[in-house]
Amino acid sequence: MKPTDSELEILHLLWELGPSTVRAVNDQLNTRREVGYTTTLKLLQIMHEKGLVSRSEAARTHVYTAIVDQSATQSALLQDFVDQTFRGSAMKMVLQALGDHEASASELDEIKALIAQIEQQQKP
Amino acid sequence: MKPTDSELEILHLLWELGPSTVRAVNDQLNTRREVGYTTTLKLLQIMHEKGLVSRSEAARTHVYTAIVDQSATQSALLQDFVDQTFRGSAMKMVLQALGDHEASASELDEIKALIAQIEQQQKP
DNA sequence: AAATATCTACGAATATTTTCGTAGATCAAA
DNA sequence: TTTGATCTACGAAAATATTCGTAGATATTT
Repeated sequence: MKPTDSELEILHLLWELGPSTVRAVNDQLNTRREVGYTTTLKLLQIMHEKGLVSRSEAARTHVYTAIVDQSATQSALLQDFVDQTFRGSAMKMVLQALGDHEASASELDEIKALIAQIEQQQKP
Repeated sequence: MKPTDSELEILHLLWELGPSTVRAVNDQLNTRREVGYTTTLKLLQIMHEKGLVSRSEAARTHVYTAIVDQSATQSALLQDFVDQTFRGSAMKMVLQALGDHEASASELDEIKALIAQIEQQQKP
């Protein structure tokens, strides 16, 4: 299931931190903005219901773990975003992104390599 | 101001159709999904308040026109999306998009040309 | 001219997401 | 062992977005 914005923010933390308690997630969140403890708790409970995270209830203090894959989640969200904002044209979006953002030489190299690889597959 | 999802859907129609009546927008929307006339009217009114569209009240039937630029709007939404979903890494997103989506040879050429242009600016 | 259709304005019902307060259980400290 | 801190569960308030119904004005048709 697709995460909401707040859920995605928490997923990023879990992807980065690995299995974490509510307290740990909430502390991390609070480095960015003020969020009540029970707010974070509730979100993690909802995410658990949705199957976005698993939780260990072995101890009183539960430990939550992201069980959706980062890349897969990002891909799904990207697909929706492209449909919604660029009417399905991923390449338009890519061009816009390349035009808007600073890209380092190495990043450009990486993109060129990927393009070369795609072209290789297209006409061999 | 940033459009919501529904507002964006309408903006796309206005960008495509040019100045349009509520009826015209609603008809177009209804080719995709069922939407009540007053729903579309209300949305256009809200968008007018927000400054996303202008309207001519010369005749009884008002005519709405998008006054936010398509590319600028897409860029702003893209920025938010990248921040939210790829933690600010536009290039990660580009790589993901290139990997996920089919790209025609001409599209890849276009991207390569843009990259070449960026590189030109980087080290002259 | 009367009946019908179309339009705007606007309040409010729905739906969704986010946030928090309170209660009760468990643990730690005094 | 009593007090205070921390935890979960859960309902519900708050915020936001979407949808629609109704009323009143104007136009169109019969």
